[in-house]
Amino acid sequence: MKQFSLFDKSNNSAFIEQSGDYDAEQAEEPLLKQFSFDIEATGRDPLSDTIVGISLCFEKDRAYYIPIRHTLGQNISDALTILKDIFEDKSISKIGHNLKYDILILRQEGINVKGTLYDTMVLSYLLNPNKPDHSLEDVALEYLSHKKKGFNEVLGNRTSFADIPIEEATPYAAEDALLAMELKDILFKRLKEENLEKLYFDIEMPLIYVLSDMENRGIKVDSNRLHKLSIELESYLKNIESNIYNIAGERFNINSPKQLSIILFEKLRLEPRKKTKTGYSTGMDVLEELAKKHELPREILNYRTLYKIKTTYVDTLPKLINKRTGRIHTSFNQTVTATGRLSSSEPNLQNIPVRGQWGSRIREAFIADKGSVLISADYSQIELRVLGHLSGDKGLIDAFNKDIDIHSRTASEIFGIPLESVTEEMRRVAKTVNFGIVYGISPFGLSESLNISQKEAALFIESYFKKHPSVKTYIEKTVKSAKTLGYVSTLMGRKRQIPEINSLNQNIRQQAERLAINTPIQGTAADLIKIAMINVWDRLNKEGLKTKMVLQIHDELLFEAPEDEIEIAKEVIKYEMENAMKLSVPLKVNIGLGKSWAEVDINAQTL
DNA sequence: GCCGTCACG
DNA sequence: ACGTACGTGACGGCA
Repeated sequence: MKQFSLFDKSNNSAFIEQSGDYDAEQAEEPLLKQFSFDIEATGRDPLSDTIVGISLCFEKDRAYYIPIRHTLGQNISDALTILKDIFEDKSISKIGHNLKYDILILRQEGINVKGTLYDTMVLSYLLNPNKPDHSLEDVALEYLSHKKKGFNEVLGNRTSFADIPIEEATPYAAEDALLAMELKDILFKRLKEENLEKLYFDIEMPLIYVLSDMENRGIKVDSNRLHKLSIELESYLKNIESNIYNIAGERFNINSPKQLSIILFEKLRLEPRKKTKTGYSTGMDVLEELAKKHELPREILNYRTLYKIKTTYVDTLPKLINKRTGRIHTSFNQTVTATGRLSSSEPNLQNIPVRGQWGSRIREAFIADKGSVLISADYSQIELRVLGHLSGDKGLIDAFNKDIDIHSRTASEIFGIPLESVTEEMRRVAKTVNFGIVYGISPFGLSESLNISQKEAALFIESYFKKHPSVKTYIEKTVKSAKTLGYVSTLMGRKRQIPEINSLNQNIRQQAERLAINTPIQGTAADLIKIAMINVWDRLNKEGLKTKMVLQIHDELLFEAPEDEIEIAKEVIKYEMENAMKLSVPLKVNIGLGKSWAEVDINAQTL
C-alpha cells in the first residue's frame, strides 16, 4: 500500500489518498503539456542536500505532494524514477519558482531537466527589476494578495523538512506548486503585454540552464595556499596594529570608525573632510588626504587593506569549499540587480581582489583541475562600445573600428593635443571622464574622483561633448524618453522603471536622470554577455567539448578547459563572444590562459 | 538590522 | 544652499 497525499484548495485541507498502487499514468496525465513543481529538501544547499519530497500541480486548484524521504510517514521510493521521464521530456514545460535550485538538486539525483521553463521568480524580476524581494512569499503577496507561510515558520524547531509529519508537510509543499501554477499565467500575461517575451525566451530562460551548470561545476581553490597567506597576513597585521597604538598613544578598536574618529579628529585634531550620517567620515579618500599631514592615516589604510583581504577572502573562502566536490560553488543570482547584471554570493566570486600584490596572491589560489587550464575571456571596453552603438557617435565608432586606445583618444580630444603627445597622467584623467560619461556625469562627481575643482571638471565635460555631440543628444533623448515613459530600456528590451524621474526634488530627480543614462548602457552590456554565455555554452555542448564555463564577472568569462581542448575552446569562446550581437562597433575579446586565475590575468595582459 | 567601509565590474 | 558619480556583496561595529 502506498500513500499519495493530495491537497485540495476548495476545502483548504490536505488529506492522504490511499491508492493500491502508485500509478504513473495518474500523475503524468495523458497529453501532459506543462506542470508546476517544487522540491522540499533537507536544507538550503542544493549541492549537499537530498530531496525530501516533491509537490506537483497539473491543473489549478489541485496539487499533490509526494513524500520521498520523509522520516515520519511512508515514502514513495520509486517516485523519482517515474518522474525522471517527465522532467527530461523536452516537450513538457516546467513551471516553478527559482528553477535553478530545483534543476541543481534534481541533477544530484541523476535527473537532467530539459525543455521550456516558466520561472515565476525570473518573470517577476523582468516585470520589475527594482523589486527588492522576488521570493515566492513576496510575489504571491503582490500578484495574488496571498499571504503564504514562510518555510521557517512551518519548520518550527524541527531541523529538517523530513521531520514534519506528512499531513502537515503536504499543504505547505502543495501550496508552493499551486502558487507557481497560478502566478505563471498572471506573470506571463503581463510579460507579453510589456513586450518582454523575447527577452525571456531568448536570454533569461536558457540562462537558467547555463547558470545551474556553472554553479554545479564550481571552481577549485587551493586552501593550503590560502592558509599560508593567512599566517603571513596575521603577522603583518600584528605589526601594523602595535605601530598604530604607538602612534596614537593608546589602544583602541581600529575597526570601529567611531573610535577611530575620536583618535583622528579629537585627540590628534586632524581636519575632518566629510561627514557621514553618523559622524565624520574615515573613508579611504579622506584618510588619503590626511596622510599628507600625519603618519597615522597611512597606517590605518594599510591595516584596513590587509584586514579586508584576510577576513573577507583568505579566511572565508576555505570555509566555503564543498565537502563533496572539494570546490567552491557560488550562487549566481539572476533576479537581483536593477540593470540586468548578475550578482554572485556565498561567496561573491565577482569581487575577488585583482589589484596589487594581494590580488595576485589570492588569485593564485584559484586553480584549474589536474590536466586542465583556466581560460579567461574579457570584453575590451564593453560599455563604451555599447555607448558607441546606442548613440551612433562617429568619433567612438571610428575609434573602435580602428582599434585605437579609447582613453588616449579621449585624452587627445579633451586636452586638444595630438594622440602622440598624450601622457600617462592625461590618459588617466580621460579614463575617468569616460567612466563618468557612462555613469551620467556631473561636474561634482568628476571633480571628486579627479581631485580637481568643479570648474575644471565642467570644462572637461564640455570639451568631451563638443567632440561627441551624438553622445550628448543620445543622453538628452534617453532622459526625455524616461520622463515620458517612466522607464528606460536596453537594446534587448529589458526595462527598468525610473519612478523618480519627474520628482520635484532636484537631488532625487538628478539621481534618477543618472540612472536613466547608465541603465541602458550597463544593461545592454549585461544582455550582451548573457547572450554570449548561452551561445558559448551551446557550442561547447554541441561540439561535445569538456570545457566548462565556471565564472562570469560582468565583462569576463572564466573557463576550465582540458589541456587537449585549449586551442578549439579558445576559438569557440572568442568567436561566440565577439559575435554575440551585431553592433555598429566591433566587439573585442582578450584571451588569457594559465594554471591559476593569477596566471591567466598576467598572460592576458601580454597577449 | 543598519551603517560605514571596501573588494570587484 | 544642498548633496551628487553607476551596479553589486561581505565584513565588523554598534544599537
